[in-house]
Amino acid sequence: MSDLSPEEAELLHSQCCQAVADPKRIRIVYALYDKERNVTNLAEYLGTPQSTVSRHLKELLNRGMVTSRREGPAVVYSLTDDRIIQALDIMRQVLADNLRRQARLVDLIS
Amino acid sequence: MSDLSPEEAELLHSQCCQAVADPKRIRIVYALYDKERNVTNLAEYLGTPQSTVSRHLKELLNRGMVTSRREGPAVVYSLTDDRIIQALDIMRQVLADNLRRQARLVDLIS
DNA sequence: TCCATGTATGCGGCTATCCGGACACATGGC
DNA sequence: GCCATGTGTCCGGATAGCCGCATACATGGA
Repeated sequence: MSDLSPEEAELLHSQCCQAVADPKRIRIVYALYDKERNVTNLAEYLGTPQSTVSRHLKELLNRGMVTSRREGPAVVYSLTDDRIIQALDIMRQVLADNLRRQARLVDLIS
Repeated sequence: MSDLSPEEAELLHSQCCQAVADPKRIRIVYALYDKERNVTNLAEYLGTPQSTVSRHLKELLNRGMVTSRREGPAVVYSLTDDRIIQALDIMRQVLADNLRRQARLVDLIS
């Protein structure tokens, strides 16, 4: 893939990057990668109020990152596309290397 | 890679995801993947005021996503780790598929 | 030293985002 | 219809992020 037009950058940001631009949403995505879950389950798992979780799920749903399915009174959410985890894992590697690099610099000073 | 602790999610967000959580920063990253550039060059390339570009570069620098090097009066920036482009490209693919999926749903309705 | 070029920052303001609690809405069993 | 369970939304407020302009700061040449 090559260069980005302003429009595509805008779209990529608002529809995809923005989706994982919050620590709670990142944790939700990983939690759903583990297995599909309903709102209450997620709320307990994350130790976060139900209303907050519901709102984040709505964001992820609007962007097509998760899919919902009703099951009795509950609504079960699952990841639409596992590749979002691939992307996040790459970022975790980049982060880990950055931290190592910074730690090395600290060592050089002391 | 497996599950995420709240702390690691926080770190991943603030140090990595946040870095690409703005359309202009995304474009800067891609522009630097193309080749290293100084601030003025980037500002012209993106059609964005110099002060804005400088501030975004500072954010990226603080997170270790880019590296800077002085060259006379100018400061040249370059990408620290190309894998951030890998991650973004995956997100572009996910986005493209999501859009296709949504378009198909629209077709079903009409 | 003075100037031209290039970069970073202070400022003021605006907007977007996130939050938890309370409450309304949906669903299925009785 | 009534209730229990589970979900979504409204509210008010607090915070963080982005912006361009003007200006201060750094660098190297004359």
